Amino acid sequence: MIRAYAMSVKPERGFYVYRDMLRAGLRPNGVSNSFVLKGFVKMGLVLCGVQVHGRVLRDGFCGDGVLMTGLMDFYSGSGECRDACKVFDEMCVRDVVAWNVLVSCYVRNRRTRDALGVFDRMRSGGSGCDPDDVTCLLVLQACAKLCVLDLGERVHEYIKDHGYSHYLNLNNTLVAMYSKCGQLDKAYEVFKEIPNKDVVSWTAMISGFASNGRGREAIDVFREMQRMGVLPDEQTFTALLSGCSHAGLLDEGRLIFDSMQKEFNLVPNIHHYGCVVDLMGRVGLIEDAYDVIISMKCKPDATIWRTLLGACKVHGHITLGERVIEHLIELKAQEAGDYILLLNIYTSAGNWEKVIELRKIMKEKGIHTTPSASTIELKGEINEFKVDDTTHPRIKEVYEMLNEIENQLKIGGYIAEITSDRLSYHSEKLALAFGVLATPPGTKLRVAKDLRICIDCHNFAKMLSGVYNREVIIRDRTRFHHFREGRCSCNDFW
DNA sequence: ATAGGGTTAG
Repeated sequence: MIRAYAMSVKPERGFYVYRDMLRAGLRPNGVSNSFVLKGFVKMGLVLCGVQVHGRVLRDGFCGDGVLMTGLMDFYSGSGECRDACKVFDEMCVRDVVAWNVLVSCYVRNRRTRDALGVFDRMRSGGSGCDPDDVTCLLVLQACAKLCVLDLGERVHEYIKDHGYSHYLNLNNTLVAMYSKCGQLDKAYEVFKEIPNKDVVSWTAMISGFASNGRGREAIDVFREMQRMGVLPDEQTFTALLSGCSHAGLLDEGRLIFDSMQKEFNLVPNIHHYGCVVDLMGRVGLIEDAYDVIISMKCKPDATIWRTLLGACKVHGHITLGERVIEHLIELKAQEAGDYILLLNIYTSAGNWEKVIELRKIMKEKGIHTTPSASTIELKGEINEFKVDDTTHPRIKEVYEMLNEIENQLKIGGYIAEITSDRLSYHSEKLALAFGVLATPPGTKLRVAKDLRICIDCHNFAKMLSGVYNREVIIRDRTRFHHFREGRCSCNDFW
């Protein structure tokens, strides 16, 4: 009964049955506890889960590994990472599933860096079990998120050595991992060898090309997919449309958006619309993009307005920018970055009165910018830098190197552009300076950043790639930038 | 009875 409710749309009823069971003097066993927990996660009933935890301990089920693992997953799904870890630590016997739930917990709860370590912890013995296919899959997701190619490659080797090579879900994840680490060739190599590619495989590859700015190839893969008779789904179109927008393929994007509705009978969701708005905004069809948002059947969210605001910035469209801010305020979703963007629109238009007025408003509202962070991986070590970082152990050398690089770049014609209301050292500049400092000349630099790269840092990286003859790959929040010989593969800034 | 594939505009 509890099981039936847990799987249904009314999992809380499972709790009532569970409660009645207790009142009737029956002791729930591990199985009923597991099911009732699953229902709580779905409902977000954290306190109910905690009550079950208490009962589990009282009834002496703490030696039940399956139940404790279920409890871990319950805490993990409720966002209580620390409690999940506590249960894990208190377990006397941990099987591979318990370890996997731990990794899954880290990945789901933004502790991706902790997830990376688990693979080696399991392998170094003492854990009592070896990573299995699920461990590999989860760790690969973590590698993809953090752009840690080194470990991703080791997991790939492990997969080959342990006879998992034919697992479709692992291959699909490998394609995504290599794509997200900027290794498109490797991704394609894996993709090519998959015997029975399904919609997920194709979507992973399309997305790989898309996020690396190779929209045409993304479309080619999509055509090939259709020739092979695999039906695309909503996610395929999200990937495809984002590819069109990153590559500025307006006509292609429009055709695809049309065909997904007419040919494939799919209803566009907010992501699809978002890509179309981005695409139109990028090529300067700002008013059209606005009309798209207004005509949407679903309610516009803050992100889609922000996409349009970004386009207003690029094309210096003041009046529409102000209108967009109004929409964001109406949604009570305006953030520091939005005001900065509007500020930049005023600044580049030379509208100083508005600049002063907006600065005043921002001060009154107590708006601060949130610092972002960049990471660079060297020999398996992950080095993290924040804006104006002071915490990295080699920070003094980094600033010295950064100064030297800036002097070198100035000779080459680099002019620092002020993009926010104060001049600061963005985290990606620090990460790049550290990379130049800590690696031999000519080594490729791979940086991951949590926000979007600004035009100044973009210019900086572009120049650096030429002057220092270094290939630079920066993965920002939305896409990849491959810098080589003073150029970038993207057309975000022009 | 417990873990697990691709996507998500700025």
